[in-house]
Order: sequence, then structure tokens, then C-alpha cells
Amino acid sequence: MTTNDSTDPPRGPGRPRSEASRQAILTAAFELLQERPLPEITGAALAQRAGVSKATLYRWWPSKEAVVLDGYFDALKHRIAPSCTGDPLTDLRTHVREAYRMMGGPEGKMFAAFVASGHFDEKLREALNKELNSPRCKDTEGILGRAVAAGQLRPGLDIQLCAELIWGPAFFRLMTGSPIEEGLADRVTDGLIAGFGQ
Amino acid sequence: MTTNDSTDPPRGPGRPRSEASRQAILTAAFELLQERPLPEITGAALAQRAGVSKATLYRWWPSKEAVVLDGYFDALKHRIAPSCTGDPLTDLRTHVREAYRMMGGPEGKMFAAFVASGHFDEKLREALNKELNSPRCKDTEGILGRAVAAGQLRPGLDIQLCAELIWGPAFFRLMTGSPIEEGLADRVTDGLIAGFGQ
Amino acid sequence: MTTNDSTDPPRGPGRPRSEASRQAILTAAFELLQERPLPEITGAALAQRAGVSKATLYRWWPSKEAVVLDGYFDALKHRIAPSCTGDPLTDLRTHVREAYRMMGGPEGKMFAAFVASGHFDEKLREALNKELNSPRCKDTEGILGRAVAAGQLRPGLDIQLCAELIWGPAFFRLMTGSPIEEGLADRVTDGLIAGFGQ
Amino acid sequence: MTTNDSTDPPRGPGRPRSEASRQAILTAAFELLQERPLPEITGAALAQRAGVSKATLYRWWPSKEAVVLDGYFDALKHRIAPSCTGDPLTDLRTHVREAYRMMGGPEGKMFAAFVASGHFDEKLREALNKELNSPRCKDTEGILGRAVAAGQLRPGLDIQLCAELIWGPAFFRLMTGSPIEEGLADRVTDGLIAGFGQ
DNA sequence: AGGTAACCGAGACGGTACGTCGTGTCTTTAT
DNA sequence: ATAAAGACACGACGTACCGTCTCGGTTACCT
Repeated sequence: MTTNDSTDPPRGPGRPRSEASRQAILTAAFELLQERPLPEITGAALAQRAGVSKATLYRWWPSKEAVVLDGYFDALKHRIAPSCTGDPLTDLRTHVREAYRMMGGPEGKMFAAFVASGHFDEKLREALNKELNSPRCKDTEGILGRAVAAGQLRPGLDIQLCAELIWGPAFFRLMTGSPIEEGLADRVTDGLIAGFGQ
Repeated sequence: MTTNDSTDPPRGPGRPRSEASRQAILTAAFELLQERPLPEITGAALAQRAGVSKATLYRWWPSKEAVVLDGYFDALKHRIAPSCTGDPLTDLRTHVREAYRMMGGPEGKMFAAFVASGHFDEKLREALNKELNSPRCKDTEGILGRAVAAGQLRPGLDIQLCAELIWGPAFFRLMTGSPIEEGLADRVTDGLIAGFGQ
Repeated sequence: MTTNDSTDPPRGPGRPRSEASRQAILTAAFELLQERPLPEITGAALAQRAGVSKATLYRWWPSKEAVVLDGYFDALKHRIAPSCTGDPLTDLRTHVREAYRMMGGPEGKMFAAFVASGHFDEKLREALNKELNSPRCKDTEGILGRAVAAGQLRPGLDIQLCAELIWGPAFFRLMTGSPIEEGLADRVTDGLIAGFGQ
Repeated sequence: MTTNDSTDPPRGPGRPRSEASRQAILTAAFELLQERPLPEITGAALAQRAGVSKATLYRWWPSKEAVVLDGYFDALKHRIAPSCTGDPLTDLRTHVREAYRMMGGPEGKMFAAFVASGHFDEKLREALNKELNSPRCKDTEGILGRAVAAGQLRPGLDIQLCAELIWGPAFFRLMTGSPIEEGLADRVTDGLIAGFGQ
């Protein structure tokens, strides 16, 4: 969440932080996250799986949720880089497709668990917004902006709202437990283009 | 969730279930729900507040979440009855406004807590969908259908999708912790009418 | 313990106590007593086995221990009737043998359970003393008295003490969990005769 | 019972067991034992009195009875050291007097509670036999043996039986709830010496 | 014949103790 | 200083049993 960045070692005295432990913890966290629902991941199990003491966990992270979230972030190298072909509408379609594919897959499962947990944990929620939700919305808004600029979407479009209209159904499905089926992304995109295109 | 229905007393032998206890429990549940976040509501506190034994709680409900959800349902007499003025578009606007007002207020806070908890509790989620989410979407779809029939929205409109586009941003805001401000409902409605009206 | 006597019916108005239920309860109590240790006999199990409601138990007995004790008494028709052959020393030997055989068998197991429970339950202890312990000691003392009178035991013998010396080892074995083996009774009797005979 | 021995600290890694907690628990156990009957001593009360968590109790002892028994043992420094004046008969008299005084006093009350509880708890019974009953009988037998060797008791005396004849009445009184009055010890000793002396 | 009263079964109730589990902290020795 | 090991205080959990109570119904006596 905060303390886990393995940046810059301008070391003072004493034994340095074990990079091996840090990696083992993050790996263990992600493994457990795939095996069982978040509330069933205990600090003890996490420590044992990583071959690490509980104290080490709490020395570097404020809570077990923070650890697991970092494990999730760490395993998440493939953020949705907004594709950029030149045709904004194609980019949009691809972007939404990828987003919905992710939300409908195992990663979405984890994401939903964090969103749910975040409702009772401010820190967690903020980290999640900062690292995932905000950038993703910004990406979407960027593409929408380019489409408007290219004259493919109506000028004066409420871009921020439009981004929320895109992500909204995914959240709705995720949190109500409905599946995010194959064609949903295109239905959303088509609908919006039909409505807001020109 | 299931057992709480105070319907039909075709009694067999034995002491009948205490209606007073049942009501006290539901009331206590709703009170506590207003006072603190769901995970901080304990079974013992619930029982004590209701002047009831813990055993009585667990005799009738499978978990404290179920109790609290029932308390929430019980206190929820004012479902959003879809207003029906005659003008579908006005009805739609009113409907969305009311929905967003609810989602943005204290009741939405509780609702969000149940949605979040439901992610880790199938029973809870199903009850929530059955009692709230599904009926609300049906209401929305009904209004949209009438608007289409009245020729105020484009024929062939993907009504189910459109309902999700309406509810989606509310869920998005709720689960990311963003406020659902005053004008959001109208922005959504206006946007959709602008896009899908004719 | 007290209320269970099925004596004299000088009845007033109202439905009379069900003799069938009373018997069923006592039988069930004794059956359960043979099946499991006393603390594992619950009021509910007792009632269920007897096909009776818990209320009926508590209407007639003050506690479940009292019920089970009555079941034990009820099944105990063969009190050790002090044999009386004419030779007091032979009678004594037979009496002690029978007493120790009982204490070493399954009945002694139950008896010990009541003695143990009685330590934490005054009522229970008193009933046990009144119905079993006192009469048994009286029997023993009677035989000892006859032996003294017949000049077979030393005159001036402390008869009450002697009875306790006879019963003492049995209690000692019972409460320490040591077995009461075949020959113990005779060892006790022989020892005492050797010491106190003349 | 087993785990409480504060012996040998050949320590490995990890936080060592808190000696302070251990002592506080044993002290609390003994205090409570003096205040109320054993079955009314609850695990929670024990923990609270000792300023310790319930988990710590159950980490080291299998049951509350075991804790209390250890508390009892711990407070019991004054085992009846068999007095040894030179005259075995005097020693015997003193030994029995002390034994009966103990059994008749408050310590005997506790002892009886453990004996009673032990009847339903094998572990408890074994610990009690190993720590108290067996050594005490061995002491008695030792004195009896010396008396026989000194020619003060009849040769060939059944020493083990004789020890049980000595302890038997004390158990009898204890478990039937009769008082162990002042002169009982001497009556027993005198009776046995009269019978088995020479 | 009808009334009254004590009984019966079923089973829900308040209360209390149980023993377990998870959290985050603290205390050791070893690196 | 940091690590593993693991003991610790705290507090919630859900279960079990106790003895009481509240129902609808059932006998019996007593007018």
C-alpha cells in the first residue's frame, strides 16, 4: 500500500530489509488470493506460506488486506494500456472489451473482493482508487476525449459521465454477482456510440 | 432472509415463536446498522440490544448479516414506487432522481455495506438481489419500456442495458466511495435521453 | 428423590399424574445411566428417550440428577439383604463379599458417579446417604453387633468404626479408580477378624 | 497437570512462556478454589482474575479443572512428610493424625472436589493419584513396614491393605459428606494397633 | 352435562459457559 | 536493525445445556 516500494537503498546502520522475504510475501499473498476468498486469508497463513514471521508482515504493512492488495498489484503487470491505433472509436471498442474481459475473469474476481473489502477499510479503498480505478477512468476519458476531438462523438459530451456509464455496468454486474458475458462490452460501446456518436 | 416472514400462523403444537422478540431483534438490528459499520455489529450486541438471548438469534437466522439484512428490509417500507404521471420521460427523470437520492443518502450507505458483505456471502447476495436489485431494475425497465412504446425513446432500444447504464454509475460511486452528488441523477438521465431519445 | 413416590391416590380434581410417563422416565434414566457417564446425560436426551416433555421432568423432579438417581433407585430392587445363617462370622464374610462385588461391578460404577456428583449437590448427597449409605452401614453394624454378642469378635469393639473400616477401602478404590478385585472383600474381612476376633 | 512444570529452560527461538502469567494463573486458580465450589469456577473468571487471556489458559492446560488442580498442587508445599521420631507406632499415630486433620480441613474440601471431578475425567484422576494418593499411601505403607520390622505390628501383616484401612474411612467420610471429627484419626489408629499389634 | 383444574407434548425462551479462532503486538534468540 | 519463532491480550464466534415459559389439547373429578 505504501511501504512496500522496493526503491532506493540509501542504507543506514543495521540489517537491511530482506528483499527475499518481501517477494515471498507478495507471491504468497497472490497465491492465496487465487485459492480462497479474501476474508479466509489469515495473517498466519500468509506468513506461513511465505516462510516469514507474522511480525515481518506487520512491520511493513499496516494490515493483512494491505499485504494482499500489494500482492495483487505486484502480480498485475499488464495494466490495460490504452491501445492507440489512430481510430479513436476502434480504440474505444478495444479498450472497453479489454476492460470487461478483465472484469469478467479471475482478476475481476479479486478486484471485486478488494472493492467489497474497501467499503469497510478507508485505506484500502483509497489505495485501490489511486492505483486502479482512477487511472482506468482517466484512460477511458482520454480515449473519449480523442473521439470527441476527432468529431466521432458529439461535441460537448459529458466525458466524465460517459466514462462512468462505461464502467458502471461492469461494477453493477461485479457487485451483484451477475456474470459479465462475452458480448456485454460491445453492447455498451455500441449503445453509447449510437447515442452519442454523430 | 427466509425464516423471518411473520406470515400465516397455521400453528402446530409447542410454544409459538415470540413475535415480540422477532420485532425487537429487527429493530435492534436497524438501530445498530445506523450506529456503526456492519462488521462492527456483533451477535452479542444485537442480542443484548434486543433483550434477547444469542441462541434465539441463531435459532432463526443463519448469521448476524442475515439478521441485519432483515432488519434493513423490515425498516424499508418505502420502496421506490415507480411514479406514473403519464409522461414516461418525466416518470423516468423522477425515478432516477429518487433512486440516486436514496443511494446517496444514509440508506445507500447501508445498501452498500450489504452489497460489499454479499460479495463474500452467497445467501446474503441472493437475498439482496431478490429483494432489492431485481425489483428496482424491473421498475426501471418498465419505465423505459413505456417510454419506448410512447415513442419518446428510440425503438429497438436495448432496455436491459439501458437500465444497467442508469444504475451502473450509482454502483460505481457507491463502491469507490465517491459521493453521489445532487445533480448526478439528472446528468445521467439527460445524457441518456439526449443519446437515445428521438 | 422425593416427589416420585407413586403412593396413595387421595385425589382432588384435575388430571392425575401419568404413571406411564413416570415409569418411562425412570426407565429412560436407567438406560442412559448405563450408556454414558452422568454428566453426559442431558435433560433433553432424557425427555426424548422417555417420549416426554422436559417440562414434565422438571415438574416432578428438581434437577436431572434427581431423576437419574430415582431411575437408579427404581432399578435397584436387590438391596443387599443381610444374610443370616446363624453364624455371624459367616454372615459377615458373605455380606462384605456381596457388598464388594456390587461396588466392583457396573452398579458400583453408577454408585460412584452419584457419590461424585453428590459432592457438588447437597440434595443428591443426602438422598444417596439416606437411601443407600446409611442402611448399608446399619446392616454391617448389625452383623458386627451380632458377632460381638456371640463372642466371636472382641467385646467393646468400636462397631461404627469397624463398619467404616469395612466400607472404607471400597470407597477408596471406587474414588481413586482402582479396580475392586475378586479377593479384596475376603482380605478385608480376614484382616479384621484376625485383628478383632478372639 | 503436565505442561505447567517450570523446569529447565533450554530455550530455542521465540518468545518464552511468560512465567508471570503462569504464576498469576495458578494463584488465581487457588484463590477461586477457596472462594467457590469447583464447578462454579469458569474459565473466563480464571483468566480475568489472573489478568490473562482465555487463550493463554487453553494453550497450556487442557481444561479448567487441570488448571485448578495445578493451582492446588502449587499451593501445596506442605505435603505430609512422614514424621520419623524413632518409635514407629508414635510415627504412625502422628502420620494418621496429620492426614485426617488435612482431610477434615479446608484442604480436604478441595481434595474431595478433585476426587469427585476426577471420576468424570480420567486425566484429572490420574494426575491426582500420581501426585497425591499414591505418595500418601506409600508414606503410610513405609511407616507400617517399619513398625512391622520393629516388631510392633504383627509379622506378615498385609501392609497395603492396612494402609487402605487407614485411608478408607477418611475417603468414606469425605465423599459421604460426614465430618472428619477430631478424634477419628486416633480411633482408627488405636483400633488397628489393638487388632494388629503384638 | 358442563365446568374446572391439573396434567400432558412440543418447543421457544433468556441466560451462561464453553473452547476456538483471528488480529495485531511483544519478547526472545539468531543473523 | 531485521529476521523467525512463537507467546500474548483482546474479543467475537457459534454451540450446548439449563431450567422456565407458553402454547394447544387431554383427562379426570365435581358440581
